Amino acid sequence: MNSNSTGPTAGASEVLAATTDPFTTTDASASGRAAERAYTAIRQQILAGERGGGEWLREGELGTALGVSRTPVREALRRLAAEGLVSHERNRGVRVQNWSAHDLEEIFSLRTVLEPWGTALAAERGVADTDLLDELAHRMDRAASGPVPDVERIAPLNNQFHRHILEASGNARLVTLVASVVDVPLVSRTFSRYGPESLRRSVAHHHEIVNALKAHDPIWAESVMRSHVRSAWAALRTNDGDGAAEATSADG
Amino acid sequence: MNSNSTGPTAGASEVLAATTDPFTTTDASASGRAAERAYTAIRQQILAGERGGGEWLREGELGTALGVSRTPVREALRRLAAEGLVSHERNRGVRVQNWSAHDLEEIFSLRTVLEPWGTALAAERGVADTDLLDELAHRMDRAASGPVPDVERIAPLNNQFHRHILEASGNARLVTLVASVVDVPLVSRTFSRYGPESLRRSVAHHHEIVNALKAHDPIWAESVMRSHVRSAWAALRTNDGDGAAEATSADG
DNA sequence: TGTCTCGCGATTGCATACAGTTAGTGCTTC
DNA sequence: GAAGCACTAACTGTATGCAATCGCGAGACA
Repeated sequence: MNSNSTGPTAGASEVLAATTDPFTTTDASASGRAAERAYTAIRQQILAGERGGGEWLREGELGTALGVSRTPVREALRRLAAEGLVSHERNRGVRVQNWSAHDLEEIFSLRTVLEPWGTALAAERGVADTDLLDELAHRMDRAASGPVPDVERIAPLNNQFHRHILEASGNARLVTLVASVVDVPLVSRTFSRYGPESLRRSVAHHHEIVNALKAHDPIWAESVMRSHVRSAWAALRTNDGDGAAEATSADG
Repeated sequence: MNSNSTGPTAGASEVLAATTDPFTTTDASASGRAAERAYTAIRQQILAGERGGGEWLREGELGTALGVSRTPVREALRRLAAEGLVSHERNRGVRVQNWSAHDLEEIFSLRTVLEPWGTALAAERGVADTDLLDELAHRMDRAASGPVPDVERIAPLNNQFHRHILEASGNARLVTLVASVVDVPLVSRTFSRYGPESLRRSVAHHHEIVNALKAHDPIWAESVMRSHVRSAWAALRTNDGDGAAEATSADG
């Protein structure tokens, strides 16, 4: 699942964990903690689309599948509910959240506001690791330049790219807030809906953002990031058209 | 301390809970739900400052105090941890989060971005209940115009005011996000720092916001709200009351 | 006297048993 | 045959018991 094909730099699994899992603080401790394991596993199933929208998540079933009791499963489900990935109905259970076109609108509206702002802050402060961002942008280049773009490899790189910029804004809450709205199945696999043209433009944006950060130009950085987010939104809408309304994570 | 959750300030806490808690749906159903009661009670204690920063919250102790077992207490603590009110240390317990000036800066920076934006959206859509907002603003008038301003009464009104505007923006996630960052003790317990003059100025802001909403003028509405938030922030930083009474309890 | 180690108390993490609630199903009755 | 009702099964909510872990202090040894 985790593409281990990366070179001598940071391990791919580490990148993936850091980018897709903003709430878990520990990385390797998941082996011994039942609640942590349950959380990671269920979350992964939802984000991967293995659990369709509206599907009931039974505590007992999940527990036996994971080899733990209901208690840690309950804890995991409550965490997922707090993140908005599942909805909890009293005395009835937990079901995977459904995502509609309106949800996408809410999410990208917020990103249009928050991410450019955070990028401007990062450009002002000038503490972003532009070498790392350059490296990430180039790796996305390579992943996108092949005959068939490797979206599975681009996604975690893109996550890390955006996350690092927000972290460089100096506002830790901003990172959490954006992560909480972005970590949904439809957004997680934005790149799978990109056409080749959109994909190339997206990766080009990354390079321009890095340049703006290097220039310590907050207005430039903010503008590019805003274009970046809006173009992603447009790509999602055009690719899926009006049919996005019922496009839950169940598409595969 | 009090096994009975309702105390002499039951009325105020009820309003506060209703306005600051985006997750609880009903109020009367709490009687039969131990986890909900535990969550509300512990949260209230933290926001009221009865639990100091860094203080350990023991599951057993809280359970006996509330007349429930550890299980619902654990669930409540996990919810509070997800909201950031407490921090959870593995195998050691849960302690109340500490808040610094930097936290305050992060919060008000985010509010400066998010609340004006939501207000502009609300002005565009024009679905805000301006009658209700007028009513709330006038009630805040009366509560602030007395010889000694009743900040305890203004707080929930202010919460409802801000929350309703954000709800009228049409972006449900915006409401949740703002509530999640604003619901902290540091913001909640800053009443006493504001003099009567500041309170009246803040109330004046409210009236102007309502007027901008009535006029369906998003730019006006956004501007006033931004001034509103910024003045509150300035007042908090200077700590001499020359701002507004904005920084009341958590608005949502 | 200082430091290291072992053991104990306290607390959390997890499992399991029990109670309460909900939805569905089949029977009864009109 | 249809509608209403009671019963049942499944699942969640809560309580409790047990194991694992951590911190701290007492005691031993240098």
